[in-house]
Amino acid sequence: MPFSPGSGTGWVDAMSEELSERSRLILKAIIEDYTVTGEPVGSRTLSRREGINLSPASVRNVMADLEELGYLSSPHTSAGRVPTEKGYRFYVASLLRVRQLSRDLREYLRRECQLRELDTEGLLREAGRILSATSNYTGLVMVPRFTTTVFRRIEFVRFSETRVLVVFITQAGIVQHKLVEVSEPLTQAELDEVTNYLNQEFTGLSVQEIKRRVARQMAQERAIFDSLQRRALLLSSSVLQHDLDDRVFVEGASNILEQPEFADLAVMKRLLRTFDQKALLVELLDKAQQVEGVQILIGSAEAHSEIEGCSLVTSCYSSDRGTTGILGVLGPTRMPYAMVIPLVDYAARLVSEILKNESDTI
Amino acid sequence: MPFSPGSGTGWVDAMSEELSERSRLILKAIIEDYTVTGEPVGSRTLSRREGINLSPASVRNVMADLEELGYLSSPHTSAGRVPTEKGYRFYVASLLRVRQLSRDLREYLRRECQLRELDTEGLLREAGRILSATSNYTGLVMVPRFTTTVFRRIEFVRFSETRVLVVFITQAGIVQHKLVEVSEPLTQAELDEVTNYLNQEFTGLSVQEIKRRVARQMAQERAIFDSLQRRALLLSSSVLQHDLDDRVFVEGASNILEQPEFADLAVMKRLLRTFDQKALLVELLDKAQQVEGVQILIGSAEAHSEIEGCSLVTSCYSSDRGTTGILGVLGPTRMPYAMVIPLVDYAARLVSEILKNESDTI
DNA sequence: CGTTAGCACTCCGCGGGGATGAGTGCTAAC
DNA sequence: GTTAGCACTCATCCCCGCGGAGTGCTAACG
Repeated sequence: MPFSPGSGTGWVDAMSEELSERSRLILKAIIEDYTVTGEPVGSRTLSRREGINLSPASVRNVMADLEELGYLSSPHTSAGRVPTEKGYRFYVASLLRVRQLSRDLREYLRRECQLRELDTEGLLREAGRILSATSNYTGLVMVPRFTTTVFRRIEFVRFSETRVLVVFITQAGIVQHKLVEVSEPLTQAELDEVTNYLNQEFTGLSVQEIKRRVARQMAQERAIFDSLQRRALLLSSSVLQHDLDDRVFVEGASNILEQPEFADLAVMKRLLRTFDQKALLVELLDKAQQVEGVQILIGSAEAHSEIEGCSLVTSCYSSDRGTTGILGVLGPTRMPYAMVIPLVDYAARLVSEILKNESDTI
Repeated sequence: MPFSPGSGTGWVDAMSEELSERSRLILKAIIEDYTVTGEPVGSRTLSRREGINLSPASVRNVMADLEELGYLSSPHTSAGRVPTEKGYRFYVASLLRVRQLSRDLREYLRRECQLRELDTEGLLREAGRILSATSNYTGLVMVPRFTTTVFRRIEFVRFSETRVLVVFITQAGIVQHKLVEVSEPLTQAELDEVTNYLNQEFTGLSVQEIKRRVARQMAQERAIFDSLQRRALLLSSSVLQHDLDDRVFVEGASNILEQPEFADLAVMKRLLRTFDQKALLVELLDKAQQVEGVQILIGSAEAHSEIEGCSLVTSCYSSDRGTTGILGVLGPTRMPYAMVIPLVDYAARLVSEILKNESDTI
């Protein structure tokens, strides 16, 4: 379960700064306490804690140092300390030890995913739901990018004079569809021929490869009067022209409202608006998708004010060569990473495994 | 734009009780004032209002009567009056005069819907988004019930040894898909044969009709050894067995948070949880779907506590014989019905029209 | 008899002013 | 280096008193 160093603001990255053993201990304790209570942590509380044999005053000294270094902050003079984002990043990168998911939970997840007969889209949605229910935060799942998917089958259905419904099925079993306008009328019989031709020609190729091939053939055989082939090429190029939308499933949006840090109305609205629009989610997930393994984004106010106070834990899943999507959990930065990280990790592995198993290559 | 009398608690229904002209005037004024301000309305405010030439004291007398009858209530002794649900129902059933939608808005909606090349699902989603954006509340769209839809085309794609991906396209252009388990392995070639057979056999029938036919044939021809036909029947019956899920699009869930009446955290959570789960939405929409025309449900605490304080304005759309879905707006009971009702009405007509136009029968 | 002015009453919301208590930083002693 | 002690700072809570909006009632008016 490697944490890859991310790039850009907010992503957890290796830290150069070194802290003394004692400072690390105290920072860890503060974060773990704060994770549970959500309240600023005071020196008394800490000094009473198992494993810390220091008086409140000594603890205060350390805390003052940590605050100076930017790992902690205090909401006001007479409150305890709260971890900063920097503190969290350090914690996740250097202090956190994640355990494996309990056997029970692993088996539970596996059963949930396999229980129902689900097509791929159903499986992905279900994965999101499970992530959400298990973590009590919001589950996010992005279906694989269209261009990286491997083509399995295409179908054309005549819809009206000039409109054709294109159904595109990827190797992983994701069904996407789209209505395209055609310049010259086509009968269903002609469409069927086109369908056969394209299915023979392109099965097993990635969308990218198909695009290249279509372009090449169209250039090459401009003079060809085999109308079937010409039409097929025209149609498929107009299908591939615009990518089909990237799709994100957001499950359990209301879960996040339970978090006391989002009790503020304005914050809550901003968050839900983000869920509604999805554009930012796609952007974030996309960025995380470029890296393997579990990725952790700890909300940074500068970069993405919409999800201030939030963290995003993600991992990629894949079905076959090149085709990867991403799934994860969005919750408050004050999140039990030791639980969420292995959860997301396992979910991604599970989805990958199921996708690979259930679709043999044709 | 007829308002059909609904059945069951909460649905707007014809009212037997009669009110004096003056009472009606005052009730109307109170509701319209409250719709704008969201604050309890006092007698002074009303008496100063255009069209009411009564002193505050007289107004108070009428208000006391209306309160006695259950059309109004006062949050506490020294606040003004607020309409009750009963008050709203009476208002919608008897006092409200809806104007037509402005030409500008009509044209705007039409343009928005036709602007992009959208397949049916895209159109329905877009309709939801537009309803939400125009009303500033939450847009709901339910795709037509599976059993009432008319079959256009089916495709089978071999997915693994024992799994077949079924893609089902309705006359209206809605694509649904599903993975089914088969007992005996099938090659893609066999599946193609089955596909052809079924498409020839069933195009243009409703799912219900197909179900009946399949059942009849299976009973009749038990002894038939034409394996193609047998397999085709087996497959299609296992597809039709479980209805595909009813699907609801919820657009602009965050809009509803802007409403001051939902500023309360608990209320808000309950509402969003309802959006997440969708089951209740399906139930409500389903009930409204049984009636033609614009339907108005004014939130009733007894029947559906989850949407207490909310109203639902819906109307059915249809593409072809029998196939109807429903769309609408969910907002606070304090809602400008005079605007929302024609909006929903027009949206439903628009969607119906576009669906009918763009798909000729094959 | 309906309408209206006047008046006492009620109750919400707001702002001020302790009291409380948690937590800190500093200093000095161990 | 660690710790006890102490003064200090704020947020929170609660209480109180006030102003204002709005009511219901009563009595006077046309």
